[in-house]
Order: sequence, then C-alpha cells, then structure tokens
Amino acid sequence: MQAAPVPASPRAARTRAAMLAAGFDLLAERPIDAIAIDEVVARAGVAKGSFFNHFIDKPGFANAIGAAVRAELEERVTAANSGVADPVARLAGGMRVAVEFALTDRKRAIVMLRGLELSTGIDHELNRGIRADIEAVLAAGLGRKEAARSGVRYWLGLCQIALLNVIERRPERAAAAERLEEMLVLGLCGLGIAEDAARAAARNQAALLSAS
Amino acid sequence: MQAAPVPASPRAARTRAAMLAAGFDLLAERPIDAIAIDEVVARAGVAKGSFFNHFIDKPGFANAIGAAVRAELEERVTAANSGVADPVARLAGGMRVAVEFALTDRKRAIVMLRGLELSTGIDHELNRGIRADIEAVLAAGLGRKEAARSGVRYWLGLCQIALLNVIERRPERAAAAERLEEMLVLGLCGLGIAEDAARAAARNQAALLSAS
DNA sequence: TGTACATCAGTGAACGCGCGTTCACTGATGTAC
DNA sequence: TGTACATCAGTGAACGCGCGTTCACTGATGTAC
Repeated sequence: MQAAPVPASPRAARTRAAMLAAGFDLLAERPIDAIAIDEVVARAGVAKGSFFNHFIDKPGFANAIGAAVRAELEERVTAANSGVADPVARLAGGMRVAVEFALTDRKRAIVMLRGLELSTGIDHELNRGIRADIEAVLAAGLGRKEAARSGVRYWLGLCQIALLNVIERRPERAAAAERLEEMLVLGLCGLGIAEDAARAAARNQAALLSAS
Repeated sequence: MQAAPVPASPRAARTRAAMLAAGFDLLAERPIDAIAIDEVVARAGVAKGSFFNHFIDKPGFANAIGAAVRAELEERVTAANSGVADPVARLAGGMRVAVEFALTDRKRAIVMLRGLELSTGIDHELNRGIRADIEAVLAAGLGRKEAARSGVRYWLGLCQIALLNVIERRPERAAAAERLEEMLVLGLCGLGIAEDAARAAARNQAALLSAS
C-alpha cells in the first residue's frame, strides 16, 4: 500500500519512523495541507530527499499516518475485548477504550479524527466489530428492533462524540470516567438494554477507566 | 466580523454573493486549502482583485461561508420549532430538519460539516436550543438523570451522524425517513423518554420528512 | 435637467515566495570469493 | 579476515510553478449645486 510497506534495513526503518513521528506531532496541531514537507523532515532530522524515498507523495504520507493510528485504536479495542463474550460489555468496552485513547494519546486521537475528514466515514474494521456485537445483543433478545438497521450508526455517533469531547475539554481522568458512564447509560438504554443492566455495564467501564 | 458585513451598494452585494456562491460549490467538493482563489473568482466571473475588496484573506472567506451556512441551518431549526412547545417534539424536529437540510441542500450540508472541522466543536446557538429542550424534558420528569450533564453531547452526536449518513449514502427521501425514525426512537429512548411516546414522536417526524 | 466632483467598487497585471518534487551524487550496508 | 563490487538509503541543491496578496488605474454610482 505504501512506497515501502516493510522497510528491509533497520536504517530505513528508523528514517521512516522518524518522519512518521514528526508527522504525528504536526498533524496534532494543524491539517495536512498546512504542513510543509520541510517541517516534517526538519523535525525528523533527515534530508528532504528522504521523504520521497519512503512516501510516494504528500497524500501518501498522510494516508500512512492515518492508517497507522486507526490500526492502533483498532488493536487496542480488540485487545481489550478479547475474552469478553457479553456483547453489551464489548460495546461498552469499545467506547471506554476510545476515551482512554483520547486521554493517554491525545495527539494520536486528534490525528485519527482528522484522518476521518469527510466521507471516509468511519473505519471499516471497527465498524464490523460493532455490527457483530449489536447483532449479538439483538439475537439475545436484549435490544430494541430499531437497532438492527440503525444501531451501528447510532453507536458510532456516540463513540465519536465521546472521543471529541475528551479531546476538546481535556478532562481529568475522574471527570472523563463520569462522563463516559453517563454516555454509556444513555447509549445502552437507547439500544434497548434494560436500565439496570446498562447502569451496571456503564459503572464497570467507568471503574476500569479510573483504575488505569 | 467580515470585511464588508453589510455591503452598501447593490453592485457590491452582487459581487460578494457571486463569490460566496462559487465558494459554496467548490467547498462541497474539496477542503478550502485545495481551492485556489483563482478558481473562486473564475467561477464567480469577477476579477481576482475583487476578492480582497470583500474578504480580508482566504481564511476570512472560509469563515464567512461557514458562518452563513450555520446560520441558515439554525434559522431553519428555529422556524420549524416555532410554536412547538413539547420539548420532545422540538428535539425530534431539530434532527428532522438537519436530515431535511442534507437531503435538499446537500452541498450546503457538506460545507457545514467541513466548517466544523475539529475543535470548533459544534455551533453554539444550536447547542443552546438543545440544552433548553433537554432541561425541559428533565423538568417534566420524562428523562433519565444522566441526560442532565451528558444529554446535549449525546443528542449532538446523533444529529451529526444522521447528517453525515445522508450526505454519504444519498438515500431516497423514503429511506432517509425510515432511518430518521429509527434513529429518533433509539435516541429518545436513550434520553429516557417512554418507548411509546418516543415511537410516536419519531413517527411524526418521519411523516413530516416524507411529506415535503 | 445638467455639470463637476467625490467616493466606491472592479480590474488584471505584476510580484514574489513557499513548497512539492526531482536528481545526480555520496556514503553506508551487505555479499561473494 | 580482507578486498572488490553491488545495492540500497541518505543528502541537499536546484527547479519551477502555483497561488496568495498588492497596487495603480479605470469605470460606475452617488451627491451637491
């Protein structure tokens, strides 16, 4: 997908990584079009020519960064949910991980939201996980019928706004946990989960978020 | 706020309007940084120098367009809700108008979402309306307590994703109405509205959307 | 109604620089024998 | 272990053009008398 998907030599890998890291930092401040390649290579401490050894062009660079950060969040979500069977807990866990991500890796979270831009919609992989969990909720007779077709969109909207909120307001961990708990209660109840079950799941995730 | 808030002469108003219209069209296709002023003035049929007679600089132009389209949506929402007292109907009506907006003025809706970018958060005015309605719902004892602090965020997230969905999928009006109805049921139930009341309100708005 | 003058908006050529991309060259790393 | 050669990545100067911004000038609109 990229000019150098798996750089053979460690030297090349270092150079590439340095430019990606610089790109992360800069993209956390402003959109890609407002960033000059000169800035990237200056911050990475490499020559300008190296940029085009590793990336086909500027958009290619932006895509590589976007893909990397999306893959990272995806990985964290699946890691957090591995071994969790209850679909309600999985949905709630996904939102918690997103908030956690914004809390501990603010820059990356910003870059991720920027990468979505418009019409990229939302990443496919994450999508599939949510879809499966919602189907499981419905199969277990725990959800509202409207969730069958609109549930994924509904949940994505909530995850996105939860992420955005942390990025914009930079809450303390404790405050973020409270907000997460409330958002989960509203969100899960909307899906049709019984109120007490929703509150329990929300409390669990809030506790997990506070604890780390 | 702008270089020429209220252009006195009709000639100036025409020129300015032509450039704004051109900007709308172009912004519906790509972000502001990918649009050259040459393109704007070419499409508007005016000289390049005129651009700087009316706008302080390029960002000023983008802001003027963003502000205009946000004001337009705001106006439509208040118009649709004027004379409606029931806060549940008002909340649902706001989402319906947003979907209607994306359906009939796709370009403007795209420009509006673009204008939000990051960290602009969501427009303040629209915000206030939602806040008031949610407080009314809670005051009437119809909402879940978590909505007091997270309800506005929750509802904004849903409105935004509903708008985005119409923009991306370009559904027929009938399909859009179905989706809106489902999103409203999930959303209102999440806020704590009783299921039958939520379904009734959702059905109403879906009917209104289909009817126009 | 007509003339003189002031103001305001439109015009497009010119400027200049920022920045994406290229390229010939150098130095480092790896391989063969 | 040492030498010769091939490959691969790094380097930074040079290019050139796209595009934001300026400015002196022209023409239109409005006002005074």
